[in-house]
Amino acid sequence: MGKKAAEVKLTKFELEVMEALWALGSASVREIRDGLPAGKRPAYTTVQTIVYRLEEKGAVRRAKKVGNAHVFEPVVTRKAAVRRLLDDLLGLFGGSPRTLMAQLVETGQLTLEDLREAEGALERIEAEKAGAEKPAAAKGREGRRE
Amino acid sequence: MGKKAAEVKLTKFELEVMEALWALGSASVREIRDGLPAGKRPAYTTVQTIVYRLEEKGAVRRAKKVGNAHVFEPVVTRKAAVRRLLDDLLGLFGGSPRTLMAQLVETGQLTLEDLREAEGALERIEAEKAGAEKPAAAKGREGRRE
DNA sequence: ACCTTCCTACTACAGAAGTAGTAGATTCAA
DNA sequence: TTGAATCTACTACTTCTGTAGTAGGAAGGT
Repeated sequence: MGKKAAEVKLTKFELEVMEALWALGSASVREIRDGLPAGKRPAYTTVQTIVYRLEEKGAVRRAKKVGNAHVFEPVVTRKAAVRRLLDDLLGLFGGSPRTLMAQLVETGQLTLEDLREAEGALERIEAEKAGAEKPAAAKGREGRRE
Repeated sequence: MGKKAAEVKLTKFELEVMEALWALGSASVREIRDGLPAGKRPAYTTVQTIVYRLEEKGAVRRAKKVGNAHVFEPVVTRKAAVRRLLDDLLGLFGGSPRTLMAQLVETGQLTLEDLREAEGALERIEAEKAGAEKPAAAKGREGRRE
């Protein structure tokens, strides 16, 4: 049975299958398989097995049936999955998002431009948020989600 | 046999054992076990097994012997391990460090302060690097250059 | 030398993950 | 109505992880 979407833990290959499904919106096992990057396309039944496991985990569901084939659709969003991955990683080496960034910075994987860009994005987001709440407010400290 | 340090892939628990070892510098199986966070201390032999596997992977090596016990020391640095983890994560969902950050920003896991701090750190690092190359250069503690 | 304690080297085993084969049900074109 | 093509629902096998037990060797106190 499916757990709360947030608790779904995807493995490497399950992630790949999900990528294909996210890209397609909804698809049959065969379509998913064809959607996998050429080169890593396991046997049809292998993909099928993964899809079934994903179903058990509650990451996908059977949406409808076309011909004699089931059409699956994602239940978990890509964003939620990536977030989960990130959280796991952070928990793995007792890190916070900050220490993670620090790491990226230290190893030269982030440039000054990247940071400034992100900064700009964040400022935009906050401005938007604030604007949506109180068009002419000064410093509202409220967290509105979704 | 051990592969090049960079190729060593650590599992969750192996990471924990490494954390303990990194913290201790070098240690025997027992010391490593005692170094694990209270609460998650498996049986002595379990830790031993993990250490052996780490040895096979080339992540640790036997440094010397004290009494009848082997003293292990890390071969892979924490930094390299974290980096490896990060790279795997990124490869997993076809992301770049930037998209990763974007993700963190989007989900509100990074504040403006975090970003500015990282920016400062990066500037410092670059200044230092430049300074090392050209010892005579004056290193002002400010800089807003490209 | 003897016994207790601690280690090492193995071996074992269950559950997850990756990979795929098989049997039988369905479809669909002819 | 049939036969080929395609699916589904199982089952199976391997490798990796986490977890631990056991037998026998080495240290050290007395």
